[in-house]
Amino acid sequence: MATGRKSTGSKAAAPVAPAGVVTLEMVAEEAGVSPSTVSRILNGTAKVRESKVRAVRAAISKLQFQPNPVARSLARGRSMSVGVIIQTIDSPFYGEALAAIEKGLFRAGYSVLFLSGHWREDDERRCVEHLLARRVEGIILVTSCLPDAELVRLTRTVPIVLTGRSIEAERSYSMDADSTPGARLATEYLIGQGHRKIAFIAGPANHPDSQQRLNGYKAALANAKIPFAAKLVVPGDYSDAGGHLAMNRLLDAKAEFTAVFAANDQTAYGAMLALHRRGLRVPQDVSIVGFDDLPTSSYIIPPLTTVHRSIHEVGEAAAEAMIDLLDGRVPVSKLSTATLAIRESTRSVRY
Amino acid sequence: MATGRKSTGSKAAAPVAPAGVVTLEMVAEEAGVSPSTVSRILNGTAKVRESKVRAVRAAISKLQFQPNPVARSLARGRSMSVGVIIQTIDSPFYGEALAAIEKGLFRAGYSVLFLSGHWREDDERRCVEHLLARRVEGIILVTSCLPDAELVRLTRTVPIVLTGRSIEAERSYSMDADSTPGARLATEYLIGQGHRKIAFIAGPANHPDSQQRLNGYKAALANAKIPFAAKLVVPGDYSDAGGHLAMNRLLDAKAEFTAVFAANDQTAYGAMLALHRRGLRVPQDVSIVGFDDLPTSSYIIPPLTTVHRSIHEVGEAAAEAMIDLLDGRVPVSKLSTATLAIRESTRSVRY
DNA sequence: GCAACCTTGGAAAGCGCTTTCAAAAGTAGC
DNA sequence: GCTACTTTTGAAAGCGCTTTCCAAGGTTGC
Repeated sequence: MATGRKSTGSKAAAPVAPAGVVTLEMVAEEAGVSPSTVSRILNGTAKVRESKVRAVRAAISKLQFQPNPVARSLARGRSMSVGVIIQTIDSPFYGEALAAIEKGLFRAGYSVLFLSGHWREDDERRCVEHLLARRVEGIILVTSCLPDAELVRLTRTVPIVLTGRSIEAERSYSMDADSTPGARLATEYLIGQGHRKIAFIAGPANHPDSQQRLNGYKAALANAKIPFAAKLVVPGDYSDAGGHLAMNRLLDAKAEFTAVFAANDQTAYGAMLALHRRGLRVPQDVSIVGFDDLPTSSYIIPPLTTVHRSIHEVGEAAAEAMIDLLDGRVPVSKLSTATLAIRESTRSVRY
Repeated sequence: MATGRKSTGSKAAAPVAPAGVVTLEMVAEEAGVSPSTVSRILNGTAKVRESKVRAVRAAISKLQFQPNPVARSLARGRSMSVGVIIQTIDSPFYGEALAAIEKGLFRAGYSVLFLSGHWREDDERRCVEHLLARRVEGIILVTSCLPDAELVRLTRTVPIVLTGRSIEAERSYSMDADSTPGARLATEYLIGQGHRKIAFIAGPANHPDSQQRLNGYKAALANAKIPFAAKLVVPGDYSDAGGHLAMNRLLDAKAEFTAVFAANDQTAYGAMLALHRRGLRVPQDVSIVGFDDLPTSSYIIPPLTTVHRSIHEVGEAAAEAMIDLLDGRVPVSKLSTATLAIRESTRSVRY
């Protein structure tokens, strides 16, 4: 620990590096072997006589040697880092995915570079550039905004894993956990509770995932022979504020409905507040179900019935898939199915 | 774009690198200068004849050259990356800080390595090790769990910036945005509304920040000459679940109170739900104020009155401080003061 | 005891950049 | 036109590892 070591070496003192950084070469000298041998022991790339192995190990722990990953990267031509592009790093939803991705890749020895695209194509493109410049070995794109063609082109440079969409390309893996079934599940639950006039607050129109939620909603209606009413569908933007606005719009238009399916939980929160402000109670006057099952959704009042899909699992799977891709394996798909977390924001209107 | 370029070089074809990676040497050859010159132009480390500059620039854009940061790091002995340790990457609160930190450092050309310590000393220690092994140039610790002495020791290796606590050390910067004033503000607001029996749901006991919130609460009481009642203080853990539990405990103990100050917003959410379950209304029966002002806090029912402190600013400041430290400057402190976001979870009990 | 072979380990050449050192080229001054 | 500088540029030596290539050391067999 102390800066001034004495009586360390046997012959010439090693050239003292700036901040006491220990190099492989110093280890080699200390152990009385060549650098190559140390390297071989470190990487297990060849057999080394037991006695030398011991000497080197001793030297390593004596000197507290830690191989410099930068040098290693350069020599191996591998950066041991992967990039992750997310839209908003501060979303409660994606945060969880991030945590899982970080954990998975960390364990495999990769460093993770996070960048946020802010739902803007240009920003995202810039992020990709930066990551490539940083020589990441792969990129995980959590709900990318980039056009398909561009993503496909990207796979020619690095393997990519995509969540929330799907492309056809060699070194890529799409984990398009289709939201349609989940949305359908939610809507069917509402129908099962006797609701016929069910409003839908959608997500951003350009977002494929958001489209799927709409489709699920439609499918459930169709299946129950309930005519689709365009006026019961209002646009939102996946935010609390958007949900609030949308609900107000619905109410102002005097739309008739006994239940609402919100494209995500935050939208539901906003909608619930708008309802509350107009003196309408959930679930007595209107039932509402969300999508995503944010951690707080079980703690709001009333606790929200919502479609649950383990985003943590998605993150884990993304990390695994990336590791597979990097190791030249073909990732095996394993999708988790959506379930409905039934809580207290809906009521049956059966008679 | 196409893989097969033809008629590129003048003399011998450059050794085609694996994946069409362009090196500085290739640029040099293309431009008819030496590698040193290209490097100098890239870094502006010396004057170069205008004509050569143009030739090199042309070559660079023709070849789409991007310097390899790994090689650069090795040569310069600087990794151009900084580590950020956060406790839970998926907390809505820290997410925002992360976003700001990422942005600030990104602009300065640094890459950011995020790691989560999960509020566990050991995990955090391991994160530090990993970051050091990765040769980060500095570490930002967002609410660290590590003992002071260890942090001080760490500064001997890399500069660090700390949020939520404070140490005395040379190459460090503590942004201990003391929570005491904010907590006091919240409590005083409640007192100003006529409340005398104010409960406090605390955060994790070992956490300095949590301690500060308690102190602020006590200070406000003392200032108003309201005796401190130990039974009105229950422990929580900064989570929804903890708040829920704590409120139940309070209620079960038949504690008398007309208002609650929760150590953070999530705690408040949980507490509100517990209240709701017992048929107590907010704010009619009990007033509640939180701390942190999470984005959803303005959308829950009723919208939560809470202490607002721009965590985004904290993140920005942390990034700036780190850059200052890395450039050998002494960071200038700039604290943002806490304000109270007054919403609808409290009512006056003045007569 | 020596040829033929397998195992170990060292020397040295990179990886792609930066940076020092010194030579080449340009500029001034007389 | 030649000397004395100053600027511009290239050659080469790293940065700390990995890895190829080859020699030394050991084994085995006859």
